[in-house]
Amino acid sequence: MDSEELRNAGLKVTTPRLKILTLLEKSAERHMTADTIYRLLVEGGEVIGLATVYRALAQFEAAGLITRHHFDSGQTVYELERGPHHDHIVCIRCGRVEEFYDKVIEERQREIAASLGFTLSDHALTLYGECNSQDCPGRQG
Amino acid sequence: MDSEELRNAGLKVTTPRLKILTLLEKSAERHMTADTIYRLLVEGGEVIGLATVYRALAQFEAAGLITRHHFDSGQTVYELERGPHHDHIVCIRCGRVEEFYDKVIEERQREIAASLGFTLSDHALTLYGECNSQDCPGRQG
DNA sequence: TATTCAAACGATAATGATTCTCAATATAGA
DNA sequence: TCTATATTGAGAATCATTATCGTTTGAATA
Repeated sequence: MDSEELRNAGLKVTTPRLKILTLLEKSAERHMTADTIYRLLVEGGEVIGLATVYRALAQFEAAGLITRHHFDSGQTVYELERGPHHDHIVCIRCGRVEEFYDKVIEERQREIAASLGFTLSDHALTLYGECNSQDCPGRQG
Repeated sequence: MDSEELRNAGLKVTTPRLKILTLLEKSAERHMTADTIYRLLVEGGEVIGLATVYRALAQFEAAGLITRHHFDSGQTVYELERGPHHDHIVCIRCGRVEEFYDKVIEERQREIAASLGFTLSDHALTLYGECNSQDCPGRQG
């Protein structure tokens, strides 16, 4: 249950936090901006403040429940942490986001950091390209 | 000369654009925010507007003269395009930025994109870690 | 279950980054 | 040099995010 997740994260269980967490879990779109989350909740009839959404997201991130990404569009999107680490590939036409994990790249990164005198603690890898989804506006045919 | 670069990029040669381009070339720090660029110019006695800096940077980026990065700090930094492609590693304590290029990772990326049905057009890879620079505040010893 | 108090809330003001507006100015070509 | 147009600087406007503040709520305890 979501209450458990919050308690385990050391956060007080409150109605707004549960609403946000539930939305993140149920939503088909896994990468959302704070404003999108806020709007979806309000449109769904919930009473919640935008500031609360930002506050909760910051706390969720600090607790490791969600991850924050800065794709090239410049906007900040949040993603629920589920399953193991992965990176992203974003379609530059339709914005679709796919996830992937590559052992080779992960290992190389650690080696590179070490060779430069860094202790690797995190990384952000995003590929950009054109997808061939049926719905992608830039698709030929 | 800088005028050449602008002309080749299809941009009119103007004083403000030359000032910005020159600063980017001469500055020791290769990754700067728009505001930093603006402030450095003003401190150097130049008369220039912040809006002009933003405009010029956007045009330079469109022309391929510079690249824009979004590191995890959330701020947008600009970097003069010189030499071949490279990725970045950022110290999470002191903010120092190093550059690197890795053939293995570059190749893997293309393979991954293809396997997911994408035609790769770009990517952003940034590693985060703790550096062992003499000046890094988090350094032990 | 009622009490209590710090933590969290919602509304909104404030901030910081970026973009827009517009009158004045500078550029490139005739 | 002259002209038409693009660019500029200053400041207003916008957008995302954070801070403020009086009110409400969660959870520990009586």
